[in-house]
Amino acid sequence: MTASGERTGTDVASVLLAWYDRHARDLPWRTPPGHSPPDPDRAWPYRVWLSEVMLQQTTVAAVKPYFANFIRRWPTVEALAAAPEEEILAAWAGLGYYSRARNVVKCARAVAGRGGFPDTEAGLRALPGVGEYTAAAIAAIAFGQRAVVVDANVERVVARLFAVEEGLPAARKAIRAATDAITPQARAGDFAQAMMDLGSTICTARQPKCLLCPLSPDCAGQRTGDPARFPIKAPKKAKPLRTGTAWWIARGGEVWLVRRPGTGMLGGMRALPDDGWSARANGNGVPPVAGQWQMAGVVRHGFTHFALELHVMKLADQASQPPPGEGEWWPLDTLETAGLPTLFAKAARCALAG
DNA sequence: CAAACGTGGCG
DNA sequence: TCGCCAAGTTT
Repeated sequence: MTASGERTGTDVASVLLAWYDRHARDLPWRTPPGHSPPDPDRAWPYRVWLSEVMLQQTTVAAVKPYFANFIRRWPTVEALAAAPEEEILAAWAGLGYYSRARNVVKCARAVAGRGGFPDTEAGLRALPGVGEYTAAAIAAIAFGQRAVVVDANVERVVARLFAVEEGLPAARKAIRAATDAITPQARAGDFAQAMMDLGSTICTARQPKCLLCPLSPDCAGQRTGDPARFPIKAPKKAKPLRTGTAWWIARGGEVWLVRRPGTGMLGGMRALPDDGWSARANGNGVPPVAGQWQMAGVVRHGFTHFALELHVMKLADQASQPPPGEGEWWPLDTLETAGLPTLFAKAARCALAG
């Protein structure tokens, strides 16, 4: 304690770690509090890296089944590196932000090629899909190093703890410095996970549970009487609405699927043919083959920066021949395994129902 | 620095 | 129903 009665940064870390020792969430990619991964165990950096990438902008609940499936199918980074990209993208289908999956492939191959994960923050940061947050998290959690880990949870906890009045994203620099000041030398990995657990269970975005918070006595935001006001954020822009069309072309228990271009929306993913709504503001509505098209239904889907109304059209009769361009006939009874992103999975459901 | 980039859950 | 939000990175 200082003379004024407030805890120092070191004390905040002690209090938080003591809380974490009792309340740490039990997660499949995590070692128990106080237990660093066994050093020569080369499987652990792989698990930490994979979970961290899956968790980028994605909830724990959504990640769990994907993480389990990946670890079952590809227990090591070498196994993942040896897998065809197509299979990895298909296994990622539904998790979103597919550039992550493409980077997972590149990263696994780079890591296998160099004989293991780099064990420095700078080395990790150089890997595809590993940014500032993820590099710090792996360095701290998998390699036991002191690193300053700042994700949206930490940002929120720190903004409240110090009642940061500056708005995001400008406040990031100050928040990072404040996080640095309270990050301990020892157990930095546990400290980071403790901050994230606190943010996800107690110091939540809406209706924080300050009565349960171990940092409540130290929290300037709590003292203002309205901790939920932090962090200060700029209002969001309204999202535009786009329209487009997807084409359901079937023949004898199979449907025609394409692979999307390697960059941009749903890049590299298997999909139904469409009219280019993702490249233009709206689709051009022109079917890839002539025939009697009928409306199967409309799918509404919200993306990060626009909403889409996708019209699903199907041929009245069986297709007589494949449409022009690359593609494949996919058996309807194994459509689940095609790895369609959620938008096209919805469209397929629509076509099969209508 | 702003924009692109998915999806599901919750109030 | 709808806006907000989540263990961000890349361009």
